[in-house]
Amino acid sequence: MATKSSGASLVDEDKQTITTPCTKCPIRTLGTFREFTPEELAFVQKFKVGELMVKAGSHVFLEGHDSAHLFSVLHGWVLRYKVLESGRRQVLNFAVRGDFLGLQSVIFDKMLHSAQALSDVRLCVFSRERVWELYERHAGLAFDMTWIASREESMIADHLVAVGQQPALQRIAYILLCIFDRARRAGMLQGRRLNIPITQEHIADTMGLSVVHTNKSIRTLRERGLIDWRRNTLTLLDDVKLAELASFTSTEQRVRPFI
Amino acid sequence: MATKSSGASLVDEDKQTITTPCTKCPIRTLGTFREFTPEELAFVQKFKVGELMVKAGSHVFLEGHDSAHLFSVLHGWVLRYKVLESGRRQVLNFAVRGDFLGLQSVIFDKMLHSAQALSDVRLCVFSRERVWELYERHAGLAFDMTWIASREESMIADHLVAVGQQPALQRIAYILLCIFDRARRAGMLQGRRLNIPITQEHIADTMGLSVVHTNKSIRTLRERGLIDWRRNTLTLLDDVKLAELASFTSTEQRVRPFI
DNA sequence: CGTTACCTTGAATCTCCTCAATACACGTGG
DNA sequence: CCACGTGTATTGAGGAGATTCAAGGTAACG
Repeated sequence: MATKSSGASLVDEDKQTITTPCTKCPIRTLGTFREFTPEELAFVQKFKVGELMVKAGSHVFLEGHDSAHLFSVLHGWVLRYKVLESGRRQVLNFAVRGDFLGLQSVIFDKMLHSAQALSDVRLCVFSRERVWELYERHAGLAFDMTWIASREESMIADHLVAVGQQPALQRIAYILLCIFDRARRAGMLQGRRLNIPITQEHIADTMGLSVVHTNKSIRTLRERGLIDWRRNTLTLLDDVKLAELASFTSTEQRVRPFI
Repeated sequence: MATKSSGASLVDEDKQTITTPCTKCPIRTLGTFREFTPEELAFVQKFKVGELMVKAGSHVFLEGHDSAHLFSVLHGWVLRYKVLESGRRQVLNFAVRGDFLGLQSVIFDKMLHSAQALSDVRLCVFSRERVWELYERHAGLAFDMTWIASREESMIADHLVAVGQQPALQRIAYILLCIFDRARRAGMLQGRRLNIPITQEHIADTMGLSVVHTNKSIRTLRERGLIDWRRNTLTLLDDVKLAELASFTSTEQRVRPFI
């Protein structure tokens, strides 16, 4: 099955860990989600099929395939991307704890992009079959689904603006701030330091640049004392100057409650 | 009010024309929408506030403002775009008959992009206040809202791939095919010829290129006999070669029923 | 008949890309 | 413990592709 690449396993089936009940869902404590009504919470619990572990490098789903499930990220980093016939890859964005994956499969029957685990990832798995029930019985959750889709659109639109209209240095500044912003919301930030499984090649493929030029731009940012990036640790040294450079506006304001 | 720039007027208020009843909505005959149930049709009729005429060059709504209404395009071309502090503009896409505008205002309370009429435009206007009723009482329409948002996301993602990963000539080929594709679905195509109010500058701002280089790329496409573009008439001379160049896959398959 | 908006073309320049070589960290097996 | 392979980061050099500047050209409009 497309959703079960090598490295993926349903945790509750394997009895490796106990599936978290939705009432104690760790991502609901992030403070970025709205409160569910008891009825909604009960439904979400039914909606949830289990949890899925995906090893770093494995895929959650592939472009062109249908996915039997919907996912939300409980832990780890996931890469959403598309590939061209030429072999070139465009990264759409990086999903972290609290982000939703696979909504497109509900809408279009098949995924229009791929999702790959960058680190070991833990996912919450929802039943695609029950989606209709969600729309029929829980207007609030139905609205949340639209909210998720609309937020994804606005994020990708922001990327398009950066890629289409900004020179390399500004693009890099923009995407790094994006990553910091998402990590902050997901509670993955340790002060100004962030541990990421993201490579410079990922950044290059996100912003439509070559690896070489990406590397040189990052070096410039480092030399200017705006960031530091060694091994897997990215440090934000001057958020003001970086934001100034990127003309970046946080998506924080767009954070609204959902599953 | 932000939604009423100069040039905009509510047709039914002005008694200039009779507002079309939803039962006889012209865009429902396009063959690309699903059938409504009688209940849905009755609700949509209530949901519809009236019709709005917007003169070429005027705005439907502006980035940063809230919009009291939702719109669907009945006639004409609408440009969706964002601007940077630097003054540079990124066009998100071109909306035609059947396309929905302003969904973001429901989700985020304010628009994250602007919408400008490229030609004289006729819009169907919906009540933002009734959206909640839509979600509570009409699961099918609620699903359609998610569908609309998700389709917009996938379209913008496709643009991002083209802008991020393709050289100029391929980008131009891609966007022209996109425009033809949308025009075809909207029934605006006369054989292989299409009348568009789009300028080369619009194309440039869509694909992240300068006007000069856009012009040269278009000339190349013309010299190769793939297209012709004179005055406001764009002609598709060799769709196969153009699609080959753009590695374009039609979004036709993604067309599903909605308001 | 002048103004405006858009298209066209050439020339100089610069950003970014490709190629190529090296460096470094890490894991693996001998 | 070291040799080796792999994946990632780094750096230099040369060139392609896109940008900017600048100057016309054409059609539409009042």
